[in-house]
Amino acid sequence: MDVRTICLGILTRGDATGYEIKNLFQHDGYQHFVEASFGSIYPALNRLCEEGLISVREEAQEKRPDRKVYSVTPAGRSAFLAFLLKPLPEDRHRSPFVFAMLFSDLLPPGRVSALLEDYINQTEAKLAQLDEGNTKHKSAGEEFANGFGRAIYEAALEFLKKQRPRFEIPEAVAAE
Amino acid sequence: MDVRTICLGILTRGDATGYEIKNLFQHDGYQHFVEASFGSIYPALNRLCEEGLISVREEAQEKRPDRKVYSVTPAGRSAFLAFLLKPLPEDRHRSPFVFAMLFSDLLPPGRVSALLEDYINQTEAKLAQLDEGNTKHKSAGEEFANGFGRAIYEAALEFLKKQRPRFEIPEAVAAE
DNA sequence: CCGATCTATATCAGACCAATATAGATAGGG
DNA sequence: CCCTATCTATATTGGTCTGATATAGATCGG
Repeated sequence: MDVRTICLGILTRGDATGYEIKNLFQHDGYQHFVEASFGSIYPALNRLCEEGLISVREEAQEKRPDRKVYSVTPAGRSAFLAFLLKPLPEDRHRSPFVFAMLFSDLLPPGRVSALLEDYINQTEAKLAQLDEGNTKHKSAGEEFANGFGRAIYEAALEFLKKQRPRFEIPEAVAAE
Repeated sequence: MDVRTICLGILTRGDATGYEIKNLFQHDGYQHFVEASFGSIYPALNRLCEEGLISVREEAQEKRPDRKVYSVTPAGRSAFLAFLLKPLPEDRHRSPFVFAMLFSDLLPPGRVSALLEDYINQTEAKLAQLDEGNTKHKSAGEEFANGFGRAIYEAALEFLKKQRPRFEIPEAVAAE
């Protein structure tokens, strides 16, 4: 699932600029499961244009760079559909946190419990973020993505909190 | 968390060849949370050598390429320790599956439920894989990584199965 | 006996990210 | 009121990473 496909899919839901696409990754169903940087979005949009899968219209703005608003073409729509019908690439989860925890025996106890608390806070923040856009109407897909995220983060949180005693600073050490 | 750091950490647990490092990603605590390809492992090991963080010894083998067994140096050990004490990069989870589900309204119902069932099977396979190495002795870190994976996959599985009715093929369509 | 899988290294094109550059607008705190 | 931070908006670049490919004999199952 390359950045070109991601952009194509997002534009299927409505016209947008590269900048707006990037911001979408913090909202709606996209959060936590899809991401891309400017350094790949802009080239992706250029190439999709060349391939005729999307089109641009430039909206001139005073004292600002022109907005380049992209729209899917019929060809783009069917290309995206074709992607959705092919076997999907597998998920990828990379966690520097879990990797670090594998080496908890090498670390001072204070560091380990700090890592754990930080990660708990991050997870709580992500859960809160999912609840933010909770009032507005959601499509079936958005509701699925939201619910899936919530299910995972809640389970993670429960597990992490249960681990606290295991990685607590021993009183003897804390007293030093 | 680049591949160099990952390799360095793994070698902290014992000497290994590039090939063995790659295989480790399917085992123990590394599975599902860390990954790297040969195309980045071999250059990473070369550079770690240049930097003096690891060392090599070549074991000649008949009728096979020499094994290049890598070991951490004291400098490497403290460099890895320093990494663990710095703020960690954030987790990243990318899911083509969730992305595809966001567009479930564009797909024929049969395709959506097939996606869901495939993903359920994949998740069950991952859970089974976690239980595989369950007999052998595990370090505190490995136990944490294993438990964390299990907590997440079990919650995901529960959620996914609950979603089945929502994305079932309508009987009218199935009968066609 | 043949194909598949395993051991083991290595390279390369293409994809991608993080950082940086540009540049004026707007908003908030002191 | 000014200064800093953040926002809108595009773009490039260096360095990193993946996926595919190449090589080559060993071993194992059917």
